[in-house]
Amino acid sequence: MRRDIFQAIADPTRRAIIVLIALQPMTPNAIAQHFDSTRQAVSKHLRILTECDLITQEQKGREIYYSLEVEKMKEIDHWMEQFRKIWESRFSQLDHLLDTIKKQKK
Amino acid sequence: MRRDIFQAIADPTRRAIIVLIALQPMTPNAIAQHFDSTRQAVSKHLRILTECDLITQEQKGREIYYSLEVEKMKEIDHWMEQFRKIWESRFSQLDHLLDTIKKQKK
DNA sequence: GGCTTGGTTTATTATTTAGTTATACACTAA
DNA sequence: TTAGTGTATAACTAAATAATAAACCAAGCC
Repeated sequence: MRRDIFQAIADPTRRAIIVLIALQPMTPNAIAQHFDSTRQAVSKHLRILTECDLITQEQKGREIYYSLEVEKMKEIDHWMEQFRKIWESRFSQLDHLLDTIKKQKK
Repeated sequence: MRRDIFQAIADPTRRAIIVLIALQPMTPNAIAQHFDSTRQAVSKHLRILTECDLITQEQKGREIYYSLEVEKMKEIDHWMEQFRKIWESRFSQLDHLLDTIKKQKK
């Protein structure tokens, strides 16, 4: 069973859950009410997100509050870094080109 | 058949292909030789990547060179933006806290 | 034309995935 | 203790995936 962060965010429902609990922790019930999803389905998604350490849970009485482990999202950001470098360098190349054109006009 | 960019990068082989052709365009055969993968398997992955506009192809003789549409990767980056905001704001809150502590020491 | 090579497509298979229903567990209040 | 509420788990189903083998298409070369 593959269980990595990229797999986790592949599902649109899970992405929505992530966004939902990014700012304030929520209970499974509250999350389920936000979609047309059953509590069980949400519960399963939360399990998957937990398994790759993307979310943490805190029990308060009989309710469980899930919250996003926002630091973990940096792993995706880190993978993106290499592409960011590419488009930034291309941009600066374009920048340089425009500069050259400007100078030729003078 | 769901076909979005998050689904596309969920597969580790596809992520490897993306990285591989990010800097220089490559033929399916060349890509397949980089992994222990058959040409057919690679061809399928390239199809999926093409379908969500992540890569483009250019025919040269009987060879097809695939290259990454790096601009498209910005869509992921854009989704990440909201989380980046969160961790940056948390960092500045921490910053502020450290500042306060420093002032108290004076 | 016929052969080889680079690439894609089709059919098939095994595995994973997402969801549902039903069952079980845990905490709280009466 | 019993009832009720919030969650999790188990069993099952339908659909999606990823991979393979075999067939197919097109470009270049003899």
